[in-house]
Amino acid sequence: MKNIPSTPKCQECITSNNAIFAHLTKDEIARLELEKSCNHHKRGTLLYQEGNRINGFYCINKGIVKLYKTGIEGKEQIIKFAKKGDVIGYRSILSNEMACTTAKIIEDSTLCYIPGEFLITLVKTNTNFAMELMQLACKELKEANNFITDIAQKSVRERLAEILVYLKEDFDLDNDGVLQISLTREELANMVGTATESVIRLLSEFKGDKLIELTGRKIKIINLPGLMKVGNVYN
Amino acid sequence: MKNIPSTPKCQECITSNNAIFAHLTKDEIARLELEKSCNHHKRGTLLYQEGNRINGFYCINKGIVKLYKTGIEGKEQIIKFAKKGDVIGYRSILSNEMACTTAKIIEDSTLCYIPGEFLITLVKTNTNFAMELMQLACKELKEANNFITDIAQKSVRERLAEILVYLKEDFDLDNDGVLQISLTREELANMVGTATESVIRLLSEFKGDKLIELTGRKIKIINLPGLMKVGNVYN
DNA sequence: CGTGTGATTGACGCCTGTCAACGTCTGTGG
DNA sequence: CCACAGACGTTGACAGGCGTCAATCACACG
Repeated sequence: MKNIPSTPKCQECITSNNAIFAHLTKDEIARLELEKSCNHHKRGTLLYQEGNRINGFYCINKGIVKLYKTGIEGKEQIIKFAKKGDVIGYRSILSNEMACTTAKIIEDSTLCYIPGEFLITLVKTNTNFAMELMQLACKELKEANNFITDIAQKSVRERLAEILVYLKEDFDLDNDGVLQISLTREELANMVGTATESVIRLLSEFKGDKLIELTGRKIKIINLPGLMKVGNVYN
Repeated sequence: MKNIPSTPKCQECITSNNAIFAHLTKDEIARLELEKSCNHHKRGTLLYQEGNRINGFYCINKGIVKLYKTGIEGKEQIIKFAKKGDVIGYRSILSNEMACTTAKIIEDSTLCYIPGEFLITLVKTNTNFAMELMQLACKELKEANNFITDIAQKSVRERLAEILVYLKEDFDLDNDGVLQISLTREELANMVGTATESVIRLLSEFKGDKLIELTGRKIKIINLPGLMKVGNVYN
C-alpha cells in the first residue's frame, strides 16, 4: 500500500461509476476530497479481516476485491466480488461493529479510503445520501436473500451455471467472449459452496456441452442462454 | 383482517419491544399514532406476496409472521420468522421495489400498518431514525451473510441443530422447556433447506441422542450445549 | 532445477433427496 | 356422534449427487 501521486478525483468517479455519492453537494464533495486517501494495493493484500475493527470504508476506483467469510475449518465462503464503483466496509461503520467479512485484493486495485466519522457526518447531514446508502444496504439484502434461496434449493450444477451467468453480468466479457475476472477453481467452489473437484468436473461437463470453453483460468462463454437454462436463471 | 377497538399505543411498543422508533420525537410519535392502522390477522392469512407492490410496512405487536421466497417448482425458502417488535416490508418501501418475499401469518397476530410515505418522511426529517433504520438493514444483511455461509458449508444435520438453537434464542422456551414457536416439519425443512423427510429423521435422531424431546409439534430442548455442538454454533 | 500452488482425474462411499405407502390427527358435514 | 377428507407425520427402499482422499500433471517462480 503506497500513496500515489495521481489520486482520482471524486467527481469523475461519481459521474462514471458510483451511485452512492450522486447526491452530495459541491461542498460535500470538496470535503470528501480532503478526507479521503487513495492507494494502490497489490493482488493478495488483505484490506481488513473478519472480526477486526475498521475505522473507515473503501471506495473502489479500479481492481477487484474479494469479500468472504471464514466458516468451519477455515473454508472460505465468498460473499461478493467488489469492483469499480462499489463501496465496501460501510456496514461495519454504520453498525459500529467488527467487520463481518474479510476483504482481499484479487486484482491490483486503486482504492479510496474514507474515515468512518465522515460517513456518519454525511448520513446525519444529507438525507438524500442517507436514503441512497439505505437503498444500497437494501439492495445487498435482497441479493443475499436470493442467494440463500438458490444455495438452499439448487444443485451444485445449477448454482455453478448461475454463478457464471452472474459473473458475466457483473464483470462482462472481453472481445473474445472471455469472462473479465480471473478466478481459481477453488474460488469458484467457494462462491458456489462446493468442493474444488466438483467445480472442475462440472466445468468440464459444461465444456463438453458446448456452453463454455476453457483455457487455463480463462472462461469463454459461448452459449449464455444454455447456461441460464442449466442454472434456472430467469431475468 | 378487522379493525380492533384496542389499538396498541406506539409509546408502549417503543418502550417494551421496539428499537426502531426509539429516537422519534414526541411529535413524531403522535403523528405515527395518526398514520398507523392496527388490525388482527388470523393464522394462514397472506399479508403480501413476493413480486407485488406494497405501499406501507408492518410493525408486529403480537404474533408471528413467516417471510419466505418461492424458489424452483414452488418450494418455499423461509428467510425469517418475524415476531413482536419486528418491522417487515420496509425494504420494499425504501427501495421502491416490489416485495421480495411473501409474508404469511403463522400465529394470530396484531399488526400496525404504516404508510410508506410516512416512513420516507421520517427518514428524511429525522437523521437519528435514518441511522437506526440503516442499522437494522445492516443487521439483517449480516445475518443473511452468516446464513449463506452456514447453508453453503454445513451438513443438513448441522443446519437443523443450528436452526433449533436460533429458534430457542429468538422465541425462547416456555416453562416446560418447549420452543415457543410451533412449526410443521415442512416449515423446518424450508428453513434448513432440505426435504421434510430428512428433518423428520434427524429430529428423531436428536431425540435418540437425548438432545430434544418431541410431542407432536412441540420441541422440548433438553440439551442445548449438545445441540450447539452438533450444529457447530459458537456464540 | 527444485519447490509450491493450482488443476485434473479416478475411486469410493455416504449423505440426502425422491418416491411410495401408510399411520395419525383435526375439523367438517351429515 | 360418526364418517370422511385432507393435511401432516413417519418409515422404508433406493439411487445418485457430491464430498473426500489420493495420485498425478501443469505451470510459474526463485
